Amino acid sequence: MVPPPSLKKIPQTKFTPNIVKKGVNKVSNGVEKVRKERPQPSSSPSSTSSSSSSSSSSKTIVVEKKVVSEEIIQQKKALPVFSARKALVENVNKHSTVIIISETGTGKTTQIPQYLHEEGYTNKGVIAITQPRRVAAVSISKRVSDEMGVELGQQVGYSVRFDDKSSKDTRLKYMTDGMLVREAMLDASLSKYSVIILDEAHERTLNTDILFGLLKKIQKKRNDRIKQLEKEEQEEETKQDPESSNNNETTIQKIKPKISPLKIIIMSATLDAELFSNYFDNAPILYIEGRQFPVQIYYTNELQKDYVDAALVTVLQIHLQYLNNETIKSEEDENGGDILVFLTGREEIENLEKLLIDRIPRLPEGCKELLVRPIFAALPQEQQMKVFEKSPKGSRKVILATNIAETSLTINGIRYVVDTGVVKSKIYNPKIGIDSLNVIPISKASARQRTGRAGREFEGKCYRLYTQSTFENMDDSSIPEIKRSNVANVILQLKTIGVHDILGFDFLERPPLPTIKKSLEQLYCLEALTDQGNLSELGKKMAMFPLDPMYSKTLLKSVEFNCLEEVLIIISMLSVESIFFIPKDKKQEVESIKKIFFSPEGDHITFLNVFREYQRVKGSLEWCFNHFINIKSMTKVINVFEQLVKYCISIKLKIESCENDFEKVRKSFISGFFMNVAALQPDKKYKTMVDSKEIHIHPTSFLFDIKPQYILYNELTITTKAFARNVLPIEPSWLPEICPKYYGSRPIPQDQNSDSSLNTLNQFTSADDN
DNA sequence: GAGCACTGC
Repeated sequence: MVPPPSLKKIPQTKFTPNIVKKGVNKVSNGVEKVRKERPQPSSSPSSTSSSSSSSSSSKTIVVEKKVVSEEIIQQKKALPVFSARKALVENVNKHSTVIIISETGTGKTTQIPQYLHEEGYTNKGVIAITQPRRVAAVSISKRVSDEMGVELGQQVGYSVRFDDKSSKDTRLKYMTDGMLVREAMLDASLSKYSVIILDEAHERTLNTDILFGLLKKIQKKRNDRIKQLEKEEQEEETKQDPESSNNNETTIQKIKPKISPLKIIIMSATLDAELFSNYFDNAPILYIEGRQFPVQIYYTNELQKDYVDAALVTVLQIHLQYLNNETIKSEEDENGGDILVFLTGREEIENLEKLLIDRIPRLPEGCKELLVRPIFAALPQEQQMKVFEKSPKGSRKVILATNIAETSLTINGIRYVVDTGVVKSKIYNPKIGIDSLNVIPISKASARQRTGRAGREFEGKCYRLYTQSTFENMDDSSIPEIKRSNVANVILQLKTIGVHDILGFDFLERPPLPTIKKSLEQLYCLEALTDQGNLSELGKKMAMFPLDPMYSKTLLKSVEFNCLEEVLIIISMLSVESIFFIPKDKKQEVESIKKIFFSPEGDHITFLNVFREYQRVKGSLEWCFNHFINIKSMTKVINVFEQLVKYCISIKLKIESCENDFEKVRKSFISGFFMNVAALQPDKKYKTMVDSKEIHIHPTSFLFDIKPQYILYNELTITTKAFARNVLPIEPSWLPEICPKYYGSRPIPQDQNSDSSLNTLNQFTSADDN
């Protein structure tokens, strides 16, 4: 028997199990008392239906074609949210906005829309429920349509990109938050909706944050309009002959507005309740208790310098406990005892995987078999599926995951969570206009979310590989996306919706001022905005496309170069990451495969070659497999391509091919990416032509060894150095030719960062400030 | 000679 590897003791510092809220008094029916109460101007939907008591509700469930099984009816009643129904409905009737705080597993997302439907809210419009992720929108709507016994796509539907299962009859519409933003671009008042529920609001996705501002504005506008119409009615009434009351009624009926108030419901996990409530004029906060099993939390005594090593030790320690602890043994034998480890990225995951596999042969006898299962987004689907396979008896899975396992997917059978306390996060730096990807500490909210992954089915344990004081010093919640992203696209969307004064827009939390300015500048340079800061004709068209502004500009300008077809393909290819999945041990093979597609005219043309070949073999799975092509990525490319083609046709763009005259393609990209150009220096480094910053071609680029004199790149990411990704060679003379406004007739700037257009820009942004 | 976390339209 081999003794266990030298395990560092992880001190068994017990922490209050489970997620505990402070300062709230739970009410026995499962809802916690409404903390704040303040009647709001808007009224309940229709006085007749809203006053109906909740007990009459069960009748309406079976109205539709299919019969709802007794089982489903019982399941619905057993959900924690069920006992909260009355209080929920009353609050929604009384207030224009309600904040609902709930842990996982209360059934809020499936049930609350049904309650509101049964209470008559769908008589006046559609109830939208937004989700940050597509899969959630689709799967929840399926469940709800089953519960209501209706065909999916009829009364209950969903709407996500590339897939819309909703119809004129749809009353409950589950959709991604991004889809609702898109709808707002077509109908700025979202007039078909009577209730909009922002679910998972605590995640603070870019789109949810845009919706916060939009919905608040729309709600106010609708209420003002209603008040105004009521006032007009009253005036009308007093003018009328008081005796002819019949007549009077019909007149009012006629001018009665079709407009109805908008109810907003924010659903979130605990932490940001106050922020939301304050933003919505002290909207009431309701708490629904969840059903989470307790999770014991352990901290380390001291800081762990090497958290991958600490994770290794902890996993083995957990694994060996099984041998000497009868309680643990019987618990695990009954329910399972899989381990979930949170790491930051592929590299760490593969390192730890190797370390674990090396140790497995040396584990003592009597140990369960240890199955190592990596998962991260870029891993091909087939391999991802392995984490969901149930561990065979006498074995245990160790899942090594990125943040993908924090919210995006749920794995059953997890008893132990090992949390390294770090995450990779993309942050935009407006000063240099570049994203950087950094490993940073997670927030308390994130730590709790990770912990919760161990208590979904039974009691669990969470090993935090950091000290308790480290935890206490973490931020309460992660920095929302809107505060760490380039907002050029957000601005384009808002302007399309009619929000012209971006700085004056009532954001829940505003993006940093330098970011707003930089993004406005960028849009101005792209000619999406006029000198006055309004959307130009080009800008209006750009906003229509589900692309970042530089890409939509490229796409629209490629029409003039008669190569829209190629540009559409290339942009579709660039819209997904990792076309190639390169297994760790097959680098050499992959390099030779890549050469088949290589074009000296740049990565873009190389991707075009991949796409053409994929088309030629009709997407053959075998071909993909043999060429290390990620099938899921290519499927998405085709979807994006088809969607873009549809948009192009709708605005009557001429889709032409340039055959093999790729110079046209390269010139098209200049019209969108003229600011992303660099020149080779004698020392073999590149300097950006706009501000003389040192950059390097990323080694994954096909041009890494070739080093053309002048390059254009799609993105720059800072990791160890500033790396340009997706590179194509250009001629410097093309710059003034294609962008006379930006480069003018003066020589290409090489060494100074002055730029005449920036003066205009400063005036322009300060003009917008007012 | 480096290494992209995760979503969404």
